[in-house]
Amino acid sequence: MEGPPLKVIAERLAVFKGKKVKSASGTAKIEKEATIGKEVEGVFSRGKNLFIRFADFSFRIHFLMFGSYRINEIKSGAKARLSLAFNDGTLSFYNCPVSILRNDEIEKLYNENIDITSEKWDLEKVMELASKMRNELICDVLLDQNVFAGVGNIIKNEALFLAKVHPLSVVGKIPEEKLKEVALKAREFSLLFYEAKKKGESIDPYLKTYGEKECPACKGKVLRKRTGIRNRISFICPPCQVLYA
DNA sequence: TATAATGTTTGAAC
DNA sequence: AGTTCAAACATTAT
Repeated sequence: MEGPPLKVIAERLAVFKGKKVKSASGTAKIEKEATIGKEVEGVFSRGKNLFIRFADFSFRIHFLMFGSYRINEIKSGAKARLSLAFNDGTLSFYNCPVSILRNDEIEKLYNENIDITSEKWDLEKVMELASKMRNELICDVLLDQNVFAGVGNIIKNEALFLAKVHPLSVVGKIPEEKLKEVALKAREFSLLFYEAKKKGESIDPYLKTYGEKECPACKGKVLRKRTGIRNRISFICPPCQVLYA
């Protein structure tokens, strides 16, 4: 799950703020019991991570590809990784790694300035980090959670298409202004993604290249190819996307 | 029925 | 000893 839809989930789960944990269960091998009797002080996302914050530590939950949650409901045929019971409801998470982190560690590890969904997202900071990765491919840097936190394969592909940059471009060969445009398009599409999900809409109608066979600009055939160190699918329109190599 | 896909972490192998 | 890479995890649509 990419950052924007996760942020929408975090905002929905904020209804649990102020509630005290009555009991905690689940298959995650962590000290769940430490939260019993404690009050949820906040629910928020940073990149692709979801946090349920207590006074001095938080649950960190990552949905990966297939994570899900339920409120006041049990998902049939699945054991919850983490289930929190409150006086007036329950919250359960499935198919997701859950860990516990001290709150000061979270601030150290997950900087809001690079979170593509954050109000505090900072283009200058992102450019500084991205520019350092001169020898890497742009398709890899966009998926690097320490540079573009919350960007996943959908946002990666859409940003590159919107900026007209080929995914196999080498970062150091991309003109600075162009690199900035890639970052800004990733940001722009992420906000669109967020707004769509917030309204309960699918992102599909907004996709220009992800999953498409035909380029909406030149009507040419979109190439589908695994790229980069993570070997993720890239959708490429060679005539429209410039290869800086 | 097999495959692929909105991913990350871990630990074996080199 | 540092780096690389496959495995593990697990759901659902096609």
